Amino acid sequence: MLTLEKIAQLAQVSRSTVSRVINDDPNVNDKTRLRVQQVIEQINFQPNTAARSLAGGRTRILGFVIPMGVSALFSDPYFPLLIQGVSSACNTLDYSVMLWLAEPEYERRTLRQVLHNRIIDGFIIASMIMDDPLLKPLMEGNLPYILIGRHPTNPDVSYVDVDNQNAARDAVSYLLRSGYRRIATIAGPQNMIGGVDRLEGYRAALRQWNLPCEDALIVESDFTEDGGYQAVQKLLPLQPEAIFTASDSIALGALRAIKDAGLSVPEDIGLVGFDDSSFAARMTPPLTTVRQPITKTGMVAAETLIDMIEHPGSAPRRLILPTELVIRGSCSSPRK
Amino acid sequence: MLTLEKIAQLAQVSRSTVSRVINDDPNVNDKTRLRVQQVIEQINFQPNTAARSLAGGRTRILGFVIPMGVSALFSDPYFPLLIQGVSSACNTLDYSVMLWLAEPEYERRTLRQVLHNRIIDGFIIASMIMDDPLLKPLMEGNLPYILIGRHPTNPDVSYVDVDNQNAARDAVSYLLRSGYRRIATIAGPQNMIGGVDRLEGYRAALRQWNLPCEDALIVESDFTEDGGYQAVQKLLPLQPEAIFTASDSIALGALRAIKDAGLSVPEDIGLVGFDDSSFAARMTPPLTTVRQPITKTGMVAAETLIDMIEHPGSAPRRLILPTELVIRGSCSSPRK
DNA sequence: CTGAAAGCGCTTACAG
DNA sequence: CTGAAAGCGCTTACAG
Repeated sequence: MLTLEKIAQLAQVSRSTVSRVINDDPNVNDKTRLRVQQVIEQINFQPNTAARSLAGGRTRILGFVIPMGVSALFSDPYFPLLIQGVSSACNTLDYSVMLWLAEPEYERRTLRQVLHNRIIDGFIIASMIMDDPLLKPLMEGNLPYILIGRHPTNPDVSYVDVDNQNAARDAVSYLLRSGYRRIATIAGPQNMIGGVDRLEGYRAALRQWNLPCEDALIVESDFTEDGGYQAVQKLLPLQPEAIFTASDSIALGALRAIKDAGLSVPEDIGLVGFDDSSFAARMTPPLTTVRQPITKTGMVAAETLIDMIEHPGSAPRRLILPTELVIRGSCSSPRK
Repeated sequence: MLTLEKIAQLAQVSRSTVSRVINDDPNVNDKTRLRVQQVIEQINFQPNTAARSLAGGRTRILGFVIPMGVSALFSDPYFPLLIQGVSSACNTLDYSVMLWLAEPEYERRTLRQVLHNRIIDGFIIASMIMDDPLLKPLMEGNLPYILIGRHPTNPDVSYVDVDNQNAARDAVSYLLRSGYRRIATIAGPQNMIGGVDRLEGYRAALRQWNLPCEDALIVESDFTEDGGYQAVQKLLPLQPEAIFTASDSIALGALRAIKDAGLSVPEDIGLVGFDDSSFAARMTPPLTTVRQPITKTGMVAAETLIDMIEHPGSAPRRLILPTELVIRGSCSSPRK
């Protein structure tokens, strides 16, 4: 087993100096630094994480917490992409990722692992249910953290998000400009901020056009295909001209339900999704949808958290990544 | 910060005794044990992982390594389910999960983190590319590990797998019994053992029926929908009566391609998948497919690895989980 | 069955 | 700029 001591010996310096070199302490003579670095490189030395953690309190490990109260968690391509982004940023910055799929029945265990084991330097919370019982204690710990998706009320909480509200408003506005009037929405879960914001965007668009907002035309669903399918059953009797859905998975189920009812898209009903998942362009017809940069969101969350860890006491970070409306064949084009 | 010392003080024993209680050492008087446990419970004490690791060499953390040479990694529902299984077992057994999506360009970094940082007690390797450069050094380290998917040559390597070969053979046999003769296959990647085994199963079925095995009817593809779509382009000119695909994602793409060519399933071409993914039953027509227990595979891998960690030197584990052919509408029924 | 003590491999004031 | 030394919070022979 290689240790600092060994390197020190080979480089003819003390353990302290080797440690300084490893931790980029400026107080090292350039020649000395070079010599030590060469030895380290040569025998491919890696300092022991546990020891560093014990002595210095840092581990270069990030926690990634996914509350599993959400059902659709892994049927949707969202989370895999998010994880990929987090992992990729960590690779670049030489951090590692600890993953907690936090099942409600293991809440205490998760809390103690995340907060009290001193094994991570900070954590990312993904897709938080707004009233998730895990949230409060996690936020009250004294570890740096960042949310994926803004916090509904507390402005001191750092987050990365997209502008769900405006993105949804623009998508619905596009439907309105295309001539659709009786527009329904299959909203996402209203205990998730993304779901709330997208619904609010839908409402904003109708307001902007001075159109009434019928409650019956709003159906809540989880982010799944089945949810979309069932929601359409409720909407069809109301004869909507178009449907804005809160995710592509929902849109997929909606499309199937519409077809099963003998109707077609976009001739009978216009359809718009959210995400621009890989399958959106391959649907028949291809889905008009809001593209959001999911992998990028994960990367930015990790990068920002690491920056927060390395600059303690800095102001809360609030980052909004851009979205883009991708026009495809699932709704007709704007008319004059 | 709570420490052993604090507990010792409150329970009127030494640090050593508290440590023994925590680690289930039998050499503790029952009354003493109870007293210590009560104190621990009462103030919700959690031992410091880094310190335990340093002193004792154990962390109760498992590594989960996913080599990212595979393209389709996260478009397929396979991995999310696998992760869920691993995570769930770890929750139950009070372990944590460290995740490495091992990008090839960070191979050295991954190796040193997994093998040399002493941060994990063992690791699971998922979906290994058979000649992945990561594999050899990982296996040569001295940490316990287990593969998801058997090792093609080394019988000393522990693994969890399904019997891909027999499952595929049974699926193709079902097509044969249904009257199909000219059967093609869209095989998975031939640098992954699962892809190889499923193709071998296809061949075995044809042999069993004394049918020739035409190379042209075998098209290799990655486990993606697009791969399936493209593979069908090559197969259609050869007019196969049925296609056995190595995954449901492939089957999804194949179905789309068949429909785009103006043909229908099962009337013109029979189709069988592999996985029984959540979408298989919802396809039009519903997909006949081999169901494999993906989440269970992850759970068993984690449980087995933990058992290996806790019983060093035990014999290699080779676990085969059962599959099941799920008959749906994508191929016609057996004829007399 | 229990405790005193050494030691795991680092980091970091402290002194020079 | 550098080194000697204390200390991070545990585990585990060792002695009794």
